[in-house]
Amino acid sequence: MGRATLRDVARLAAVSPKTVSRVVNREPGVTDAKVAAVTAAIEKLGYRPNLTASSLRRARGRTATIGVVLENVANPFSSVLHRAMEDVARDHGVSILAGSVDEDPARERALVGIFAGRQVDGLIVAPASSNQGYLTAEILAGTPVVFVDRPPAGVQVDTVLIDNRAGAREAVGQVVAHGHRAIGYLGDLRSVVTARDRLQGYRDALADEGIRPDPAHVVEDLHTEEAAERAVHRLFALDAPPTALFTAQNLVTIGAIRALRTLGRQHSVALVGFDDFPLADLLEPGVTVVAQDPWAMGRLAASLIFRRLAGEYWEPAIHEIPTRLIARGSGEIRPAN
Amino acid sequence: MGRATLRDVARLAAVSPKTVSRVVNREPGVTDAKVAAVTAAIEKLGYRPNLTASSLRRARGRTATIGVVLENVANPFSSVLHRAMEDVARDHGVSILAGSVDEDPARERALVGIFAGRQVDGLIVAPASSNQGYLTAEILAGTPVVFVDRPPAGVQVDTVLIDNRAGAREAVGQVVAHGHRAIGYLGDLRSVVTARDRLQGYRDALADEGIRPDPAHVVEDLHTEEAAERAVHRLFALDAPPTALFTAQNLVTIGAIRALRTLGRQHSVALVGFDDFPLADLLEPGVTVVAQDPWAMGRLAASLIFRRLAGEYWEPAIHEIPTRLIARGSGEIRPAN
DNA sequence: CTGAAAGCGCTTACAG
DNA sequence: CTGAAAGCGCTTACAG
Repeated sequence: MGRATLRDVARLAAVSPKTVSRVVNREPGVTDAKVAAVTAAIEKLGYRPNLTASSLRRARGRTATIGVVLENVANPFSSVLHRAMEDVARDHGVSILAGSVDEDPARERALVGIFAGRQVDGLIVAPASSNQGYLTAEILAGTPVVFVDRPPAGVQVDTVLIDNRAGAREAVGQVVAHGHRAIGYLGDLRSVVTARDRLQGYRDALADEGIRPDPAHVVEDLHTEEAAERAVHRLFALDAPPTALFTAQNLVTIGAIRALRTLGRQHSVALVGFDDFPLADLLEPGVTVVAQDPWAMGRLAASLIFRRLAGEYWEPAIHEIPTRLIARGSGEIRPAN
Repeated sequence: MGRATLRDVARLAAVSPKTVSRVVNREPGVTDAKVAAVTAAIEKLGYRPNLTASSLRRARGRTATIGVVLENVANPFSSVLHRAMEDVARDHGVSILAGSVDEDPARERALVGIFAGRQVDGLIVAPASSNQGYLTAEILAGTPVVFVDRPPAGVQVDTVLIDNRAGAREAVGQVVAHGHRAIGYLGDLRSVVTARDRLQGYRDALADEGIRPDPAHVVEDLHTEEAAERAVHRLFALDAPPTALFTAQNLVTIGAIRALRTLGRQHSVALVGFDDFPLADLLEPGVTVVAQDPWAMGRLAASLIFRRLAGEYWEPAIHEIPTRLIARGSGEIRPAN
């Protein structure tokens, strides 16, 4: 039992601890004979350097770890962000501590506190709370912080976003261009900034054509597949139902598709979703979406952290990643009349 | 700049470092007046305890971190495992360091080394390599290690698996029960243990009915959607093509579905897949699968770690999580004749 | 109830 | 080329 320490290695190799340290860190200027003795002792004892101890004393106390606070590591969008960040971090010999907030502001704050306490070298946050002033101390202490997916409030830091409003406008523009005038909006919680922006983009696209949306066709605060499904059923029970739907979030899109199937309307009602999802092309009809690029977002967010750590300086800014309309059929259905 | 330390807080509050430590750790026996002074100083300085320093000295040096080595944090199966582990870890106040191996044995070993060097309290590994003898030192040092998804070799540790052979037998049994005799097998790399087990289950199911599979119908070493797609095209170019397919892995299933669509045979060829995937029920026909339960696997793996950390002892064992056949249509298509 | 001393495993800053 | 001393930020084990 009991892991071998650097001292144990030094004793066995009959050298000083400092010499072992030099060998472990591949510093030059140690005789081949001592290197060999130390290497043999390391091998024999199964010695593994204690990285938490070395980071404690090492210059600037870097831990070679960054903290990543995501909506939910199990959802496809978050997990791709995570993986993209891992790839960049790995190139820098850095590991990732990740956690899920589930849209809970208290959890976001708790995770940041935990990661900061673990002395992470940088922090990437997909925020759920409405204010991140609690990060001020970390930022002043010099820890690079980057926001992804949603903008920060109360602090000025680099932020990687898509243009939600423009993306939504393009999505809705697609069904408008195919002859629709009565277009339903189905969106996430209005507490979520991106949801508000997407609703705004929906209104923009309609305003472009001088269309005034029927208030009954605008449904907010849908956060689950089931809620979206029920909302679609209610829309099509109206006297004047929409002929097209804009579903402003992943799960909402899937819930809406289920409902259209149940109603037998999947080939007659047009649908454009925000966010791509696996197998969207294999459904019938294929689902037209405005896609985000989480790979690009994750890679960019992580590289901003490493550029700051390397000493680069620039004014914190918003970095926008473009969205892309992918037409697969559902958005190109024309209205019946 | 420069983060405040416990010493700084002690100085400002005019108490000893030990008293600050007591307050931070909520140890009893400090006057209310001193607690108040310390709390105020902590607030004023924005002090955050350095967890890496405290874990260094603390009894048994626990870091409240576990390391999780997964196939790929971005794939749905791995990311659900990850999330399930996070939920359990969170109940214990423990964070997760996660990394992806991408089926690369060297990367698996590197990640384990990195996490061990960071003094994780436990290690959960979904292995890619063929031998994990390199873990012996960690295990002897008392670090709990649990394998998931695939069994270890060269070490004896708790392992959370599904019964791949029985699951495959049930999957193939489903198409046999619907009248098929010529059933194709499409599977992952034969270097992967679970792939070999699933092939064995396929053979079992056929043997149950006295069927000898046509060797031309058995295709191994498919690791991507594209490879699976091509393989299906080749199968249906044979003089005697199969009437049903067993696709022994997620991506293989999806590749096969694409190919059947291209061939216009998705409603005439039966298909059962191993592993469930999102939207399998929304495809036409719905895809019949044998589903694993990654939530249960992840939760169990993590709880085994925490039971060991709590001091429980038992002989390392294999813990099997049952699979479940989900009939959705594709597996219940009957042969033409 | 409180604090001074020693030490966790390592690296820094020196001296030889 | 090598090592003895001090210290990273905290907690342990004592003493008062």
